[in-house]
This record gives sequence, structure tokens and C-alpha cells, in this order.
Amino acid sequence: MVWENELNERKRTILKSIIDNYIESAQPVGSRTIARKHDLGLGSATIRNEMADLEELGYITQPHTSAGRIPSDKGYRFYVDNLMQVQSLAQEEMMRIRKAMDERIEEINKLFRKASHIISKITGYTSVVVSPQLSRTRIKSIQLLKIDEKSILVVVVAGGGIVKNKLIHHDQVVEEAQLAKLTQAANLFLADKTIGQMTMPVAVELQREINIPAEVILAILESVDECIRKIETVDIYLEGVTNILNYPEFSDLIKAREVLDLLSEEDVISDMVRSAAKKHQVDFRIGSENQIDEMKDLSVITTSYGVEGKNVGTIGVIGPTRMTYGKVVSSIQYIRELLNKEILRLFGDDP
Amino acid sequence: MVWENELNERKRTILKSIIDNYIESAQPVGSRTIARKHDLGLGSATIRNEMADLEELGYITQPHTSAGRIPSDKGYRFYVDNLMQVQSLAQEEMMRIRKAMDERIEEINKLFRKASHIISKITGYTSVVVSPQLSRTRIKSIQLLKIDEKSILVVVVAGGGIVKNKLIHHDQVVEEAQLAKLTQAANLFLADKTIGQMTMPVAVELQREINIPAEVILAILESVDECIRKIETVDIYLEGVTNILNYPEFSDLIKAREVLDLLSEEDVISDMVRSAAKKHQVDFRIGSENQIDEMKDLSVITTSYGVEGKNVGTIGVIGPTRMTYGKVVSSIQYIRELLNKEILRLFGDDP
DNA sequence: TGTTAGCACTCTGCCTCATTGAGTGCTAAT
DNA sequence: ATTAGCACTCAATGAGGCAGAGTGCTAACA
Repeated sequence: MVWENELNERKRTILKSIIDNYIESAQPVGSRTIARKHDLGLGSATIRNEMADLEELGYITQPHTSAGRIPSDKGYRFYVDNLMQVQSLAQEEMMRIRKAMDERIEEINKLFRKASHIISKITGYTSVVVSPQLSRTRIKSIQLLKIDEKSILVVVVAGGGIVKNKLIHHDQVVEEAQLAKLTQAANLFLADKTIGQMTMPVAVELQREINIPAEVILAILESVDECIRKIETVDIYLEGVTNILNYPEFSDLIKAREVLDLLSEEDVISDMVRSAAKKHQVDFRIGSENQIDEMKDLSVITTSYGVEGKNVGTIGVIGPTRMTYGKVVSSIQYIRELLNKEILRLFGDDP
Repeated sequence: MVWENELNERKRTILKSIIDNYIESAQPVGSRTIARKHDLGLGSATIRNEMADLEELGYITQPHTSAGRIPSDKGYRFYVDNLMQVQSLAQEEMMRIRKAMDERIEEINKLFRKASHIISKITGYTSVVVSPQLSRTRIKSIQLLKIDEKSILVVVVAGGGIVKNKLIHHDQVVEEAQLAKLTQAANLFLADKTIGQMTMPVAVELQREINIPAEVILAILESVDECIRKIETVDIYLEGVTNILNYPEFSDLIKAREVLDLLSEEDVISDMVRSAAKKHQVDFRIGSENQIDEMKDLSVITTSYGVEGKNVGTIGVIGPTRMTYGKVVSSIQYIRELLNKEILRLFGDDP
């Protein structure tokens, strides 16, 4: 799509200057600014000519005749692919992040929230952390507990200290010993097939064997399934939504509202962030590259974290297309590493 | 504070007209408008004089010399206390609400979220539902489960189908039978005192009796306590935050941002909504009556729901001081009733 | 042939000024 | 006690003019 050699060295330098400048100032940048600031030994008129070319090729546009140029989505795309320098974090910032992440957090959801919070603080944009999707195979055990005469608690334990439960009520008599047997049966089954497959016929057989009413067994199975579904559901930790109000591109209230509304829909976010990123890579989705129309002025930067390919979640930053890409990339990478370390600590060498 | 008889009948009528008008139009209202719209058989000049009085008494203010009047917080206060008519919901709206609440929801948190959502939809403001705070006395039972050689799952069950759990890791050997004994002991204790009191000395005694290492016992106790804390923690369901952007009083981006930031802090919200409302009453906090400075342009309307005085939570609506108080009151009351019914269904006659 | 100085032109942003309209307060008449 | 009338105030609106930033084009230059 983008013809790699379409741009010679000089055009690239100029394009980079324009974008760097625009990212910083949010103002259309003109030929004189470039000529003065980064002295390339060129006069403004020359740069004007080059800019005319860049515009024709679609990398930059003019808001109106007598204004400077601003990058187009295509321009940003070329920038992140070829021109951008990853701007490493200041020592002081790294300290700050490490310090914040260092206090041992024992609950995984708090860890994610914290990570998300830090990202939004450090970048100044909106951040998303999506928890890893745990797969069905990682269920460790199932427990059934008699709470009182009429209720049974179903507990499903997965790797990484994740536990979900559901309380069910019934009006049959069920003995503790019977439950224990059923628990055993369920766990045996689990080693083998998925619980979802353990339906009617199996239930009937169990009923004969253990003598628990079929409807109770079914209710239990349903609850187990629900717990598993809950375990498989990813959580979304969104932080710093109001940050976008800081940027002039959203000083229009209508637009701002549109974006804020968008960000309050969880499914949109999870779509948004569904990263195409390969391991250890950072993925960019710039402006109109997002499917959703309301996002044409937003960019999303994502990367995935997690151990050993399985069990991966996503970190993302959402901001205006005019984003400090270089800075965000390094932030996101740094936090990914810290997050990986913490997860390894929490999940351990858990199968 | 407000001298009930400070205002004669005519002044009241005029004040009510001003406020009704202002709530609708968001424009300062002048004497002629009043004279024309609600014909009280009075000329505009008369009304002008009355308005001058009302201003002197502090019920209304002038944004600038030649503008109409707008209500002050004191004015609104008098309005909600003495003048406001509760504007009952349209048949069609009641239908809509009932329909939305009618689909049986089995999980209590989903119920709250839904209720909150409906409130914000129907009123057009931001809504909060705070879950009931369950008290320590309502803990039903404690369960300890051996998950594997190195981990124990602590489960605490409270009334109303609420269950919290925590997984702990250790590197001692603990037998299932020992755990069972400990479970028994803990539950006995629970009937009596609160778990929080079961500390070191008791732990030592138990250790001798059951022969579980003291540190494991302590870890378990700590987890139990944490679960109880979690049960006691209220959840906050906030919906429609971006609605405030619809109102002209927040068309200033700085202000809007301030408010949005405020609304994203959970503890502020829970403070905000901590209702002084007596049972079946609706409580208003208008503008500067809120302690927080950033809220001087916001009003909060709250009421409490829940069964039989115990187990109460709060419903609240947050909006500009220029709020459609009459409408909000009836919405909030209607939804409270539906919510109460649902809760009764879910919690049943649960002790 | 590539580069650049110079110039005419364009467009936005901002300032000022006048006008309009809504509303008030006061006074005098009813 | 009420109100018509009038002078006055102030915000909002829009027109006109100016300054500044930037462009495109042309012609001259190395």
C-alpha cells in the first residue's frame, strides 16, 4: 500500500519534522518553521515545494489554503512504521513506575487496575488493560459445599488463584456424603472432557449411582458451567477516560461527548483493543484504520503481555491521532515487562 | 434557617414561576415573562418589585444588571421544601421502566447495574446505586477447603447469596481432617463473637488442639477477615456520567472536566450519596450544601431502598442544581419500589 | 537542473465599534 | 398598592478592518 520508496531521504526528514512538530504543538506547521527549527540547509521555498509533493502523495493535508500542514492518517502510518524514534523513558519516570508497581499486590485484579492507572498517568491518555482469557483447560478443581438444608455452594478453582462460585437453592434433601461423591465424579470428568459435555445422560447415570435428584444435579452442572464462563470472561480495566478532554482536538463538546460515550461501552473497548500484535510487538491502529466511525480522530496502541504465549492479555493506550507515539511505545513496553514479572510471581509455574 | 413565613403567598407563586421557568429554559427569567406566561393578574412592574424583594432575601440572583433572575441555592432549597410539585411519571415511562426491570435477573449486582442504568436513562442525569452494606452479624458460615498440597481456599458465606473467597498458599502439610475441625471451630466462634476477635491467643490454643501450624491458622484468619471486609464493602454502580455534558451549565470544558474527574472517584461518590434520608423519604443536597467545592453547581437527590430498615442501600441522582426535581423524585421513588420488590424476591425471607 | 528570494494572494484570528434587545429600577400617576 | 412609562445597563451579535502566518508561483541564480 505505502510505496516504501515513494519518499526520498529529504522528503522523509521533512515529513518527520512536520509530524514531530505537529505532535508537540497541535498547530499546522509551515515551511518556515521547519526551515528554521531543524536546519537542513534548505530554504523555506524548497521545503514548500517538497511539502506540495507530500501533500499530493497524501501524507499531509492543509486545513485551509493559507495554513500550514498537518499529517494525514497515511502520514502517521508512515511515521510509526519508518520514521519514529522510540523515546525512552526518563530515569525519573522509570523510578516512579517501578515504585508504584513494586508494592506487592496479591490480587490479580488490583494488579491490572494499578497497571492501567499507571499507564494513563504516565502517558496522559486513556489506558486499557484487558485481562488474559483463561482457557477451559486450566480449570483445576470443582468443589461442592452444603451450606444449609436448602443450598449448595458450587466453587470452581482455576490456575492463578482465580476462584468463582455460585450458590444454588433447591428443596430436596441432599446429604453431605452424596455431595462428596458427586464432587469426586465431577473432578474425574474434568480431567477428561469439558464439563459442558456432561449433560442429561450422564446426569441420569450419576443420579442412579449417588442418588441425588436429577434436577439438583442439573442445577449444579449449570452453575459449574456458569462459573467456568465467568472465569473465561475477560475483564477490562479502563483508566483516565477524561484525559482526552485535555487535548484541543476534543475541545468541541459534541465530539468529546461522542468519544466519552464510546469509551463507556465495554464491548467497543474490547473490540478496539483486540490486538493484532505479535508477541513482543506493538500494534498501532491510526484514525480511520479503526473500523468505528467515531474513532476517526483516535489512535489505539496495543501490545500483549502474558507468559509463554498462552494466557495473553492486552495493554492498550487510546488517544488522539496526534499522539506522542514514541513515548507511548516505550511506556507500554516498560510496563509490559513489569506486568509480566508480577504475573509470573503470582501465577508462578502454575500449569 | 429559612424563615417559613418570610414569603407571602404571592412571593411564593412568583418564586415558583421563576424556578419552574429557569429549570426548563436555563435562561435567566425576567419580570415580563412571568407576567405573560402565568397570568396572575399582575403587571410586570409589580413583579419586578417582588423580585427585588426576593433578591434581597437571597432566593434569587442576577447574573448581571440587565439580566433576568436565576434561583440561588437558597431558592432551590425553598422550592424543594415548599413549592415543588412532584411530577408523576407518564404512563408510557412507567411501562418502559417496568418492562426493563421485569426480566428476572438472578444476580444481584446485575440488578443494581440495571436499576442504575434505567434511572440515568429516564432522568437524563447521572445515577448512582449503592449496594446495601451487609453487617458482620449476617455472616452465615465459613468453609475451608484443601485445594492442593500447598493451598487452602477460604470461603465466607453471607445472607442473600453473597459469597466471597480467598485462596492462600503455604508450605506446611495440612490434612483434610484438620481443616474440617478448624472449620467447625471457626463456625462455632462465629455464632458468638466476631471473627476479628479471634487472634493470637485463640490461634495458639487451636494449634495445640488441632495441630495445624500457627502461621497457617493466622493466614486463614486473615483471609476470613478480608472476605468479611469484602462482604461489608459496598459496591457503587454509576451510570450516565457523560449526561452532564448535555447541560449548558457545563459547556465550559474546564468545568466539565472537573466534574467528570470528580465522578470517577469512587470514594467521593460514596460520600456524596451517603444519604441522610429517612425511610421512604427523599433527600436533597443542593449546590453548596455539598461539602465539596467542585460540586457547588451540582445537586444530589437520594433515597434509600431495602427491606425492613436493615440492609439498606442508596439510590441517587446527580445533576446540575437546575434539575427537574419534580420528575426526578417520582422516578427515583418508582424505581425504589420495583427494586425493593426484586430484592425481596432474591433475598427472600432470608434472616 | 535544483534551489531560493521575492511577491501577490488567501485565509484566520482578533480587535473595535455600533446596534439590538432584553431586562431593570425609579418615578409619577392611578 | 399597583402600574405605565422612561432612562439606563449590559450581553450578544455582526460588520469592518487589520495583522500575521502561510502558500504558490515566477524569475533569477549557482
